[in-house]
Amino acid sequence: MIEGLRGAGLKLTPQRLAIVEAFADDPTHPTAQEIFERLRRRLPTMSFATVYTTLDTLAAAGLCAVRALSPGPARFDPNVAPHGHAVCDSCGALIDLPGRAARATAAPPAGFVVRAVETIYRGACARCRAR
Amino acid sequence: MIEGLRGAGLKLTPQRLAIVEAFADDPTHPTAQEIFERLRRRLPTMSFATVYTTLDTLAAAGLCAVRALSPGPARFDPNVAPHGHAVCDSCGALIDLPGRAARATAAPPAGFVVRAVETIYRGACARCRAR
DNA sequence: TTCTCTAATAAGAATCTTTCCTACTTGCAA
DNA sequence: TTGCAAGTAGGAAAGATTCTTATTAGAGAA
Repeated sequence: MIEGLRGAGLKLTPQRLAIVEAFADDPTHPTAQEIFERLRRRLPTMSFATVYTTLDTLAAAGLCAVRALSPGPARFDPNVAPHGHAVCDSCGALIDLPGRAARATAAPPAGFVVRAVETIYRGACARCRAR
Repeated sequence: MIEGLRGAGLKLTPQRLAIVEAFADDPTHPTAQEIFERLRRRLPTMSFATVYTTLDTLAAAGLCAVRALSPGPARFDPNVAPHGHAVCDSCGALIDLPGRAARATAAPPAGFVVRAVETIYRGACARCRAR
């Protein structure tokens, strides 16, 4: 993702490097709040707005994806390859589905140009079922 | 949906009837704000909070669905049958896909109990492409 | 029909999420 | 090293949703 920043003509700042490092290998799809809290220890002057703008910048450069699949805060996904998600109805957890999770069988609405097809499984995650 | 209210043991109030009437046959998936504005004319004393609580009540009773598939306000769907959606990247518009839009081909994550499978087409709606 | 109980509503405050604004700072090309 | 455009901090603002509390009113009981 760091090479991606450079390739997109974006400056490598300590804040950006820290944010990238904080979630580039994280499969849990953290929220901006969660990322911010991870960073406070190392960069106590970091502003919450910087987390948002940086994540938006990464998303605009195609280096991460914003996932808004359930009510509540958006979640950020370092995996920009097309893939589906399982979404927990009660806690909102987002879990990756491997590969192409479904084969589309319906025609899109008239005039709609499809950029990507996603599959979502809705239900209860293991942790919520345990309670 | 009105019979559904009665069947769920919920009181039939003018506010609830108006809200149901305002979007029961609406395929455009309005936001709470949009529903509120439609109702202001007829019920000028209606509170915005009432729109939210009523829609939540309907959703809890299984009489409508809350769709949060893109950033921005949640959209409300009178169609609770399983179906997919086309989501416009630029305006957030939600368009129903007919029938079962896809066949799931991936196993869910370990411990995850699937309640429903949804397909989402992401792209550009006709109106946004025209501009 | 009237009464009564309980659920529902209005109105605004509070909370949460996200974006905006502005002055200050800094990465990096020259 | 310097200069400037891009980036950041911090707080304010905007937008979305939920909560609080006093009041109102549906609907079953009498």
